[in-house]
Amino acid sequence: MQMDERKMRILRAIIDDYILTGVPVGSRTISRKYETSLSSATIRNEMSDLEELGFLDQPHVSAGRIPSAKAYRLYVDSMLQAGVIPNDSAESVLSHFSGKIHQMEDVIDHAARVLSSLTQYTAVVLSPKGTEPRLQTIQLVPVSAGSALVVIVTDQGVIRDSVIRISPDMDGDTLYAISRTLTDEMRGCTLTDACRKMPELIRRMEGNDEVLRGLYGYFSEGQRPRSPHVAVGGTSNMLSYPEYSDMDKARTFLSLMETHDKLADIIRGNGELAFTVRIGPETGVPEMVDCSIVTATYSTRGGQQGTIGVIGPTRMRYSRVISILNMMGHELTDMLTADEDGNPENRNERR
Amino acid sequence: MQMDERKMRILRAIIDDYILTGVPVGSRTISRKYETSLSSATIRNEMSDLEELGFLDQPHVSAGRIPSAKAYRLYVDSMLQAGVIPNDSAESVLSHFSGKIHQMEDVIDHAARVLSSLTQYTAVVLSPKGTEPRLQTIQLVPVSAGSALVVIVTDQGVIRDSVIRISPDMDGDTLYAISRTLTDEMRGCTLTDACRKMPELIRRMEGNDEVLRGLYGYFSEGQRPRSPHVAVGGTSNMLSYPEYSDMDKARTFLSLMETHDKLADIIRGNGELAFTVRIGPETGVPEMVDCSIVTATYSTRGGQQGTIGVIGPTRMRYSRVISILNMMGHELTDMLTADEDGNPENRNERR
DNA sequence: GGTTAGCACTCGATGGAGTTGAGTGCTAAC
DNA sequence: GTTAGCACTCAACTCCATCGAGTGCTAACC
Repeated sequence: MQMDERKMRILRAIIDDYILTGVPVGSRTISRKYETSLSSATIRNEMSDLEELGFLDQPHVSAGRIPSAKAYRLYVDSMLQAGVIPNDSAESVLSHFSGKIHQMEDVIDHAARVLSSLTQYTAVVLSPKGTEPRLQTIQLVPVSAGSALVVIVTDQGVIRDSVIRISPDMDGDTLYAISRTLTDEMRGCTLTDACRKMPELIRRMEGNDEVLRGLYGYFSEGQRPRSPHVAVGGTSNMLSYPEYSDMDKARTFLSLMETHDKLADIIRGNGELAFTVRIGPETGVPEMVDCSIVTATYSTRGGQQGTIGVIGPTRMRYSRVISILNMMGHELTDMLTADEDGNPENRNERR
Repeated sequence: MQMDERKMRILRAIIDDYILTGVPVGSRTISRKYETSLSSATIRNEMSDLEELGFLDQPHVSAGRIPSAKAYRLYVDSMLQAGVIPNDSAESVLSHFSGKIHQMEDVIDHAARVLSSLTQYTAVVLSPKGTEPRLQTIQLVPVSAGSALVVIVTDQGVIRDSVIRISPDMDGDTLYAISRTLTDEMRGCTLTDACRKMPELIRRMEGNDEVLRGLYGYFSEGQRPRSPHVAVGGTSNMLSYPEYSDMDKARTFLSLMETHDKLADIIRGNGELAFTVRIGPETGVPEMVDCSIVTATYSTRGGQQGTIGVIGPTRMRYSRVISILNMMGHELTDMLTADEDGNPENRNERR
């Protein structure tokens, strides 16, 4: 048996209807609402074929059919191929980002909130994670007698700051002098390099042992990868869908959304593809067999890639979600690669 | 009719049992499990009295009784008065904070997670919000040609950082010179003062207009109060309790937990009392009539007050929650008032 | 050969009747 | 004041009949 054009049309109608209603769809529904030229009996025969081909499942013998993961896969693939990415809510995305926000974490949190409210699903936004940054400037700023703030600027603009202990009789000028020497020595190094160079520097700059040792500890601590910032929005949206009317499922889902580390791994998924749609079992997470995950990436000035994703039931409104994610990704990229006046450096053409 | 000692004992038994089981308790249960010397009939009479006094409610005539908000109030008050704050999980609280964490936001997120996992309820932690900070050091750190990072140290140790635009031909030394002058001029000012002083400074330090104007905008932006950081943990815990088996209620609750601004207001509540227990209607939030909120405060080195809170069903295990919050508050205070080596400046005596 | 009408059949959902059992209130006796 | 006993209430549960959406199959139709 083969997939023909009519089967395809009927399958698409079934998926559309199921996405809309969430109820198993019967042959009569299709015959009335979609393929008015065919009778329910014909549709029934076709549906029976589609079931045999593995595109439809039947919860019970006397219920309608529901699309299988394989059907969604086909649906999404053909949709992507055709490039039918509607742009209905473009202004909406833009308008949500009108206020200027600058801090990275704020941007991420905000994005998650906007994304969830636009899609009505759960949104996850991951902060960028790139190659190991290289030091550009190191500066010590006096905080109080006996402590100083370490400010490290890297080529990726990522700034780590932490307070270290110093001798109480060091003044701002001394700290600045040390900062200059450090910057000259370390510019272009990665944190790993910096750690390696440190012992020698400590020998050379004797008298400032305390500060340098503090920095040393700081560098080595900074080496191990920091878990990226994860923002989740609209977890409660998920409860609106009947597939989560089961309390146990809902609880499992919610607690997964709370363990950010695991969630980050799931969303990041396999590699850093610009665009992925994972349907049901494809997510690889047992708890999410009846969820789909759509992700896109955005990038920052330093070329690091961040991820934005939407988690919804497998009967997700894929086209809408993909379109919104697409725009959102562009919007974030624009915002984060823009210079400080807000002029984008290389604005992506949109649509 | 009066409240006597026996009525009190029975009421306490009812509350204890209801907190444990969540099922309306009947006279026989009390007679068997708690007041073995009295028959169920006697208990029945007493319960009838307690209902008349407003301490008990009856869902239907043929069901057991459940404690009213008034009963919980009495229960909590008498418990607090007696000072019965068990210390059962002290080590547990401590052990969760063994790893050193320094960044304020990390501490807060971590605290929310620990608090929720210890109590099995939903935990909310608010970052401190204090008096207007006073400037201590202002320093400009070169980031790239044309931009610099502003680092501002205040007496509260709160460090705001943001990137401003500068003339591309300014080098590190020039920036340092400007930083010194600024620090000398501004030390001790609030942000409001700083804004006021700015125009005059711009006149005096001509040639550096661009930098100063950037700073000006930055100061005035920083003036308006930033919404405090809110960390929520264990929202899914709430779904384990039968009072939230109703999906609609659950959804309302969850979406409230997601709107951090509103949540912060609720948790912060009325004033900055060291300790509050709000039961059901006392929360003042219609959505939370069958929740209770217990909050405590912690403080940072700058004397600012942050809030930690636990939200649970009205039949919350108050004594346990109060004890955990108490310890947690102390622990946070210790950690945040400690100097950089981890030695507390003025360690609170514990228990 | 594809399409359609018709019909028997399946099975979850809905709703009413009956039963159970936990719990109460009341009364009379201790 | 306490208790035993009893009638009464009412949510929860089970059982059962009914309903209806939907299927599969067959025979007729174009």
